[in-house]
Amino acid sequence: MAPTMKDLSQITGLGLATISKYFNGGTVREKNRILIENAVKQLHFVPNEVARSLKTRRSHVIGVVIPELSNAFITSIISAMEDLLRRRNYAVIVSDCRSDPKREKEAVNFLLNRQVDGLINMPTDATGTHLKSAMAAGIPVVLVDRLIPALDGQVSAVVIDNVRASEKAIQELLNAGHRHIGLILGEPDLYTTNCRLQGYLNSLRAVGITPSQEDIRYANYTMNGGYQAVQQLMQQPDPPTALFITNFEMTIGGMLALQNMGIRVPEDLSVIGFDKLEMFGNIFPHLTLIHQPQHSIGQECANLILALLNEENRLSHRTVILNTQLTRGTSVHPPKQAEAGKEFA
Amino acid sequence: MAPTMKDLSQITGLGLATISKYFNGGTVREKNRILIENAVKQLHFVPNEVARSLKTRRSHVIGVVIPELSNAFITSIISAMEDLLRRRNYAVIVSDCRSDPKREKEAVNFLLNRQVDGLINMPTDATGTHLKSAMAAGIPVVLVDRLIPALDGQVSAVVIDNVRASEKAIQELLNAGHRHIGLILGEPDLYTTNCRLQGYLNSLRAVGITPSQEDIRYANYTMNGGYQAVQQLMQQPDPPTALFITNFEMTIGGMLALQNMGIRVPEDLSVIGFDKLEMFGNIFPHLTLIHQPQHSIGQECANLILALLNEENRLSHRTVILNTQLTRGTSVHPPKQAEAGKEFA
DNA sequence: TTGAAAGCGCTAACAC
DNA sequence: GTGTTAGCGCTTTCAA
Repeated sequence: MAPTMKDLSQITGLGLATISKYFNGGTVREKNRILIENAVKQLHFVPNEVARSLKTRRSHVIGVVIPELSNAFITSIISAMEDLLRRRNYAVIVSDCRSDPKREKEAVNFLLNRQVDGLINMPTDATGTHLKSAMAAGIPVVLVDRLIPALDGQVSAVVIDNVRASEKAIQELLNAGHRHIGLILGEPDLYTTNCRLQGYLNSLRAVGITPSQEDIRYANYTMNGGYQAVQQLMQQPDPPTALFITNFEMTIGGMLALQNMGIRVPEDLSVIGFDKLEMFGNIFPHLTLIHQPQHSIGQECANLILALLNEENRLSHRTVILNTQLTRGTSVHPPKQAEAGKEFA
Repeated sequence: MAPTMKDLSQITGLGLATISKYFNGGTVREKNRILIENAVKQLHFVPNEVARSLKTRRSHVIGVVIPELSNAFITSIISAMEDLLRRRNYAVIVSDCRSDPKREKEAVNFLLNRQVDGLINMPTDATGTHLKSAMAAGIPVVLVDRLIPALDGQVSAVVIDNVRASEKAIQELLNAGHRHIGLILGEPDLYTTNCRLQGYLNSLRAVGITPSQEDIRYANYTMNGGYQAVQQLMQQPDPPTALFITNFEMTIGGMLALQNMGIRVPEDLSVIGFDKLEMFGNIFPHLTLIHQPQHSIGQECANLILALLNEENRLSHRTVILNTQLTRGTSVHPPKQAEAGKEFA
């Protein structure tokens, strides 16, 4: 049997309230503090969080519902937020719903049963119905990476400026002289996919280019998807001279496809990739890329939910928008035609 | 305020005990069952798991402590085990200790405070001291992927037969006629590293080959590590004619290195890779590889801990050893010399 | 089959 | 600063 405060109380001769106060940061007379600390050591006492939760009506658990655990972007966000939450003595229960809305709803309800104090969700169900029960229960919800328009103002969120990210990448390619730019996107209709497409269109239209449907390929944010999409894109009769690939896994897959096809970067094709700087290391040493601040995303989520938990008015929801960074490598060159043109200049 | 059983009791006019029994699978008179079910719907009642835990002394939470969350092998194991555990109404708290023994110990203690019912651990600290407190508290521990010799017989475990896996791979290469085989390992002194090295040595020594230190490279189970290690290995004056790479990330990194160096597989070099069949998809279509049953590993862990929880004698620990599979692609050819030899045959 | 009542380990009034 | 006490929501004897 694990020791309880009652045991401490007996050993020290102090009342339960004093013991409790000691553990909750209250002021306790010096000699009693020592008394308690000795007893704690002697019994190897640790407070029972379950009992504490029952009393305080705070489980100190945050539920996290994500579409997929096998995704580097997601896991690095989770690591960062878990870190911060744990430092505040919050535990995190992660639930991978395999991008299945039914499972997502089950996960939310499961977590609600466990009396989680808050919910962080990278939503699969773009309608947001799975979150109704959480909102009805009055527990704070923070969306990550993807917004749900229908829930606007009713939940908080942490996202990156996807439109801007895409605009920046395309502008970089335009500046290098490219006029024919391919785009590799994730699943159609996903929030991030739409935003990144929008940014692409914005930048191109700003300079009067109407992209062809052929140059926009939807993959599924996997390595394999990126491989296929890039391969098909580059096999078309008039392939683009530059490429923007919009997530980490697809970037790896895409680079592999290019290597297999004997297309050199940047000599034959300029490429801007996505994410995960560290892992790239010396593998694609000179890849220019758009980098999402996963670490900050995770931390912002954690901070946001903690703030929400400490507020009287839990309806004061807010959306945090983080910026991406463009890190220049040497994978963007002027297109061949442009270089040829220069010779005649 | 969330509704409680007391509320149900009032609405239905039944006693608390009856309500409780209903929720715990006891027999309740038909008309009372209906009465309860109506009240449940009306109030949107869900049982409070925290209160239940306090009473039953079972939190229905399993703690999982892993070295790294950004690792595909680990996340797929976790997904599988979470799936199974959740179906049994167990929640999973995952704790990523960043391969830091200090953090690992903290994680274990944190989870103990939360009164987890059991612990699943892919250990970072090879001495196992971080688990002493869990064992002292009498909660079952299941190790995954890595054994801790010092804890032999005191904890359960699920591992793959790493020695055999490596033996199989090397035999495959030997059978193809290779006599000079390179090996890319993880961090030195890691359980899996040692086992995989052992298998390599076993197979080679069985045919009288003493491998050179030059042909055995230690990386750190990352893509970048694999890239570097393969590059260095292949740049040496007398590079091997075949290669066994012992994890997923390093296999990708290694393949990229080979492509960058212009070394063709299998024409110039035979390669056997590791893991993650699905993701490879058409990227390395013909790679022969050793495949760990991540899904089964996760499930076995879950089953094992559930079994342990239901046993009187929690000391009846056992180790489950799973086998790997060799799936043949076309990345293994006879070495060039051998082929040259054939011409003269 | 059902109900009354005790109590899991803790916190938070409240009185001292 | 400290002790007494009630009670969080549930399960589980025990008696009816």
